[in-house]
Amino acid sequence: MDAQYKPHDIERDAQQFWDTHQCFKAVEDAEREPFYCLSMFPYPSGKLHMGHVRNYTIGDVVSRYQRMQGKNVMQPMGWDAFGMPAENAAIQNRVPPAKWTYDNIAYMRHQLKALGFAYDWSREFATCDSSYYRWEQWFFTKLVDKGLVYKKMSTVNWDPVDQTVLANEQVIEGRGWRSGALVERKEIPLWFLKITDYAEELLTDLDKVDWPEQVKTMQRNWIGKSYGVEMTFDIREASGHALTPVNVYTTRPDTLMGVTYLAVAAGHPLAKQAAEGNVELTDFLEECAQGGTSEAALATMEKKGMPTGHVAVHPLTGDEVPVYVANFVLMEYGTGAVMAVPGHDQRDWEFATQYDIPIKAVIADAHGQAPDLTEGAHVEYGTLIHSGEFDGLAFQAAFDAIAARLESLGRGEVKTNFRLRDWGVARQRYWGAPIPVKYGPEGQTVPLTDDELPVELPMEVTVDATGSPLKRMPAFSDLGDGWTRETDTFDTFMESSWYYARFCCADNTDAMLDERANYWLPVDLYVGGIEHAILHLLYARFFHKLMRDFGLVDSDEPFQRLLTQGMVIAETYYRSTDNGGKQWFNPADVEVKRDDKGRPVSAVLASDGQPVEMGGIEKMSKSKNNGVDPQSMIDRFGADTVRLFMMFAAPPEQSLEWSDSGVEGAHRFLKRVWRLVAEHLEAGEPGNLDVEALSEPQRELRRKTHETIKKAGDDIGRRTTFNTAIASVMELTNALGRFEDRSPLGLAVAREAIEASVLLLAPIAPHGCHALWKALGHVDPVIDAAWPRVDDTALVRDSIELVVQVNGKLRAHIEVAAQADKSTIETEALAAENVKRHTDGKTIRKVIVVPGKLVNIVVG
RNA sequence: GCCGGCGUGGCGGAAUUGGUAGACGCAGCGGAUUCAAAAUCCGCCGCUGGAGACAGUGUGUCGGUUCGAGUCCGACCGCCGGCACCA
Repeated sequence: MDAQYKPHDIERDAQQFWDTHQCFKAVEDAEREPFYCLSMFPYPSGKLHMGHVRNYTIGDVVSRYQRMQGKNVMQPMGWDAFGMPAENAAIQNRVPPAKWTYDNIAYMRHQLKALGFAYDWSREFATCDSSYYRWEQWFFTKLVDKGLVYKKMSTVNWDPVDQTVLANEQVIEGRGWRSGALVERKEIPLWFLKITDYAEELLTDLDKVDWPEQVKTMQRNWIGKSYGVEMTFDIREASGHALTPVNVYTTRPDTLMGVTYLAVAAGHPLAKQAAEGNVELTDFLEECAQGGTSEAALATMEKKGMPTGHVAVHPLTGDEVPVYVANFVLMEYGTGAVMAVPGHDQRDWEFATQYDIPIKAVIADAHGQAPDLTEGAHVEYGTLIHSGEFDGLAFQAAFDAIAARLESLGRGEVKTNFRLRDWGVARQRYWGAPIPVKYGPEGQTVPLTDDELPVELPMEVTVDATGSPLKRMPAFSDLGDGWTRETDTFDTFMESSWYYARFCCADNTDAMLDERANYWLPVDLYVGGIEHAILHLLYARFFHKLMRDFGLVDSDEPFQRLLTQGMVIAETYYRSTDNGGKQWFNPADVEVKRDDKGRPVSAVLASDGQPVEMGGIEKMSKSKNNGVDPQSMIDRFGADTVRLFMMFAAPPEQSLEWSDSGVEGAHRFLKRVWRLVAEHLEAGEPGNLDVEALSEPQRELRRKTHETIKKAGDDIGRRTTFNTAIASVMELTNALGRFEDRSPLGLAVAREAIEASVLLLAPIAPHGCHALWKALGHVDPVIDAAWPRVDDTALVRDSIELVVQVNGKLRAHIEVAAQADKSTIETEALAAENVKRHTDGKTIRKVIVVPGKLVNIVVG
């Protein structure tokens, strides 16, 4: 073999081999256990970024590992191709979104291939292919038939200058990102899917999947099941004239006697009614209609309100309390009205304090006293006070008693509520899948029939900042005879909610899915960014259940195991510009100066030698210009080095800091492994591995080999901590480097260690290991080799080292026979020189022996 | 604001079930090799004191539980992700 490690030749040869032999084409085989490994497919934004490289390397390592475990592995790849950036690029560069998207796909596919990922490319598709989205349209019409789809008024961000709907991302501090105009909230009719029908199952089925606990917790909280009471307050004008009663929902009916006002949303019918002829209130409602619609924007804005002049009648006491309009109550959430208990809810307390509304204590503090409400609300549960007949009851008893009373009066009922809201799937955009509905001359709304599908998106369009061109294309929207087509398109979450299933049978032109889906599904391991923990993963779970209830799949959940990977981050560098802005420089163009400890102290721009500021370590992004192009790294070091560095620098779930010298270290390691194999092959033929005849150093290396197989296998297979797996192989190769025994038996032990190293690294650095495996004389490729097995007899030790602590402080190390009993260990521990020094003249109160680990001597 | 995380040497990280803090790598320092350099190999490397043996100290801050805490509990600080039209 070539003594030089030449990654580019090696990688080209290995990729050619895999390609020619179609090694990664997945074929359904009922006799073999399937393993479906899926990484979240990319949005084709232009080039791969390091986050993609990390994501796909993790998926590839697991795929190749599972293949070596004998599984029938399927690892597909495709493109989440609809979305806003294509429209933005179209506005900027006058390129049709379709051309921009497909060009990007071609480039990124080439990059993925250069990284050597074991994908079955025959299953590839882009979600903007009509052969894909046609089935989504078809399925939507079936959901309409089942009553799982409806249309209702909903609030969107409206840019009054560009006359277009804005995404939340396009609203910057309450203004449109392009026009700078103050964004208004506007109500328009939109299509919704009834995800709330599945709220209970989406909650309980979380118990069935092997996901990180924090992701499950986030989903549980998002679904937000609560028990409470929905009740009715009668409403009167100041004149005493009765108006339509208002419903409110509360999880704290125990605080009902502490209600001192009601607050309704600006969009509530009562607010609109009250504003008639009230200029001040009308102005306020208009003010409330400004700003973004995101929950973060609503929750952080200044809380404001105004009295309607109406009063609400307390359902139990008959007392009258004022009704306010408040900007933080939204029509979309619950009933659009809330009962306020400022004594026991912090937000209500702040509002009441601001507007001089009475604050009433009705829950006692921990000492049974009326709580001090001068500094804030008392929100803990407790015994009721100042609540008449309910005084003295604890939370649950009070909840039940008050709910029963309301029920008997016909004023309320116990209700389970979900925070989860139905899924608005309509977008007023061009680059998406058309919603397959038409409208008739008499106002009919009709889903398209099977023979009217697919509705193809016109590809030749001019996109500008003023909204979807579909709305200005009669050729698309006008169906004749007074019939028009829906011009809204689907939320792109629709496409990403079922692509994993379509990969199982992407070539089927007659059906959305077929029986092959049930062979592969559920996905055994799904890898992707933690930022998708709620929305994408929840919608996909919902869609899976919809498909199940339609008989398309027979599993309950789409993704059995989930691995959420962290971000890729890097140092940022900038110079302040004259206009107060910042100019960001790419780390590749900056030279960092360090002090004698190696700490970075300053940096200069390579091109002009002038200083730049260090802006801290942040997520790689275009805006901060701190992205490292994977392509330049592949060109310099080869794909294996990039893959190895990505897997070694941090465990997959943590953020990963890019480091040029770390990449060089990874490259050094690969060169070192290459050289070890070359030198080993030079040294001659190994003899028989006679384990009975081993010398002590030979036994030691063999123990290290099998300890490494055990550790690396567990790290990759169970823990998915690839960084520690690599570290353990590095330890083994370090031991191999020190092992200079060239006898036939010594070479046999070295051969076992070398083959183990190559096999353990094969999923991570597959190209180099492909070549090394061949050089070691194997005919079959390393991708088809079996994962190495641990020989437990090789792990046995005669003696072990224990540490001895005195009062928990480390004082000595002792060597004892592996089978030594407790009293022998105690005697040895007490006899150690340094231990005696710390125990002399003191009373030994206790000796704790942790087998195989340590001895702790407690003295007083 | 709400929900979920994270915080360990100069740096990335390791410590898997409460049991030796700092594996492995990077950077740095010293040495070998070389005409020289690169590459490679060997050694040192948390902080303070000490020639050393060793001692003290140390996992964001403060407090607690325990024979023993990076790990468990409470409070706080800082940073990150999500918040329903970014994907």
